[in-house]
Amino acid sequence: MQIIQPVRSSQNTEQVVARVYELIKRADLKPGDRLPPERELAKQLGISRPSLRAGLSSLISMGVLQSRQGAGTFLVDGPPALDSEPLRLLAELHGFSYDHMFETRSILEVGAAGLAAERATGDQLATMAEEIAEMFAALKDPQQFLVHDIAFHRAVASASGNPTLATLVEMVSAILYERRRDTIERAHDFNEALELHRRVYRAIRSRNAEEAREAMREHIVRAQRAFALEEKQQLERQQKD
Amino acid sequence: MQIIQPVRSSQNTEQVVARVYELIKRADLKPGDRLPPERELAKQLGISRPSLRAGLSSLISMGVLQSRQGAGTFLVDGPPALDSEPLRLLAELHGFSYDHMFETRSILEVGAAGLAAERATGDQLATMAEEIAEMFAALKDPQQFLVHDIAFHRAVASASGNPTLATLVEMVSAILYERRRDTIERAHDFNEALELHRRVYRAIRSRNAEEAREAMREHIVRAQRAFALEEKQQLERQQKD
DNA sequence: CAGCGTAAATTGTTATGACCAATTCAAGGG
DNA sequence: CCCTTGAATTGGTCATAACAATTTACGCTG
Repeated sequence: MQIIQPVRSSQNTEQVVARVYELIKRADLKPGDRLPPERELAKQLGISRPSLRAGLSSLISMGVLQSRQGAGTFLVDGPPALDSEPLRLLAELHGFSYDHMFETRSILEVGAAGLAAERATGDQLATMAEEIAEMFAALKDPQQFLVHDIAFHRAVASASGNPTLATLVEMVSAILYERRRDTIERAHDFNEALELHRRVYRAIRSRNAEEAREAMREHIVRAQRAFALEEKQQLERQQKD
Repeated sequence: MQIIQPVRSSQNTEQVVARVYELIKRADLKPGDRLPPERELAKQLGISRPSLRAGLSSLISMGVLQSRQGAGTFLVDGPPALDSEPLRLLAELHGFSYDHMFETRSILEVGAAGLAAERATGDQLATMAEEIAEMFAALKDPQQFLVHDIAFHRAVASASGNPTLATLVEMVSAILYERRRDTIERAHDFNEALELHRRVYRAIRSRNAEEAREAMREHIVRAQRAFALEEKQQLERQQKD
């Protein structure tokens, strides 16, 4: 018969999420602040501790809360960020390709670069320049180079002045970086990548949005090729074993 | 003293997520399939039911699983989608503005429109055309118009051929649409919005990527203005009460 | 034999209570 | 004054039970 699915899975958990969030707003808790202990919170909301924990667990996996045993449960501090895990799982389950993810990353970061050219502050420009300098210093150390590569792109996203956009950039890029950290081993032509980073920076520095977009687009296309090459090499290496 | 935070919150839950995911892959479960019952699964993984449930709860809140009391726990079927709730909470906690969200939506959808112009299939073009026809039919019914507005944009995102991108578009747009559903009440100049939709469609239909991007950009700028106007009217209405 | 309703089995949901492990903090000793 | 040590606090895990919704199977009725 297969009637339509009710889909009302665990009203309680959702309710807890909503009520805890209400509490956060009402008590005016800021990132980094501590929530009341679980036992007390459960009593306040009139539910059992396991039920409360289900809700908190949900908020933790959404990246809103973070808990440390013995210390308490806290609102996450630091820059706003979404966990990449959901996107990664979704991608694997449905077989999204890395090419699609690079394409998405390109759209996001090209947009971010354009906005950064219009809005970047002096501090943000300085951060970008510093990361480029660090990349120069790490030309012989792939892992270290990658770290500053990430930091540079994060700085550009931040300089877009749009936290929503920066959050999405971070979410998508994290998946690609994590994958790349395992395959980068051998050093390629980092000089080319570095030169493209500098081109992006110069365009942002000179407030040339169109050039910044074009430079970022070019850079990510090259990065995608390098990534594909590394994947291929890794595959061949595994087959040899 | 404030040593660095270990941040190792609940290794068990994360481990459960990983192991359940492994199981999904190993058993080759497809979207819509059912997982083993909790009692059995807990025994398989050698953990207690509450611990297992914490992990499942996490996967549910990530949108990977879905459970129905008495029936079982299933892999979600339907098109891949990320829950908008995490982004919404993050936005509220950090005070992201709607302008930023529109800007992000513009970047995503402009990119999607460009790709759709290059890749849309006949079926996808037909879906877009149908939704435009439905908008014509719903010119006097704001809520209904909005439904087909959403469907049109979803069709464009889908026609981009990039499921990652489509997923992000959906996630961001859902927040804006949900907000708008509450403020749209009075009908404005839907003719203008409809005309812009048609312009987007014609550009995609004729495989003109640049024009499709420009049309989508223009459309979303106007939508943003309409949104801001509705928000303002709603604010004034509330003050009057 | 076919159709249908009811009861039993299955399965997720919530609750209670207890104990463990990590952290925090204050009292006491050097 | 600083360090150590212990108790109190707090999150993490577990075992068990009762509950609710759905599914399945059996038996009754026509």
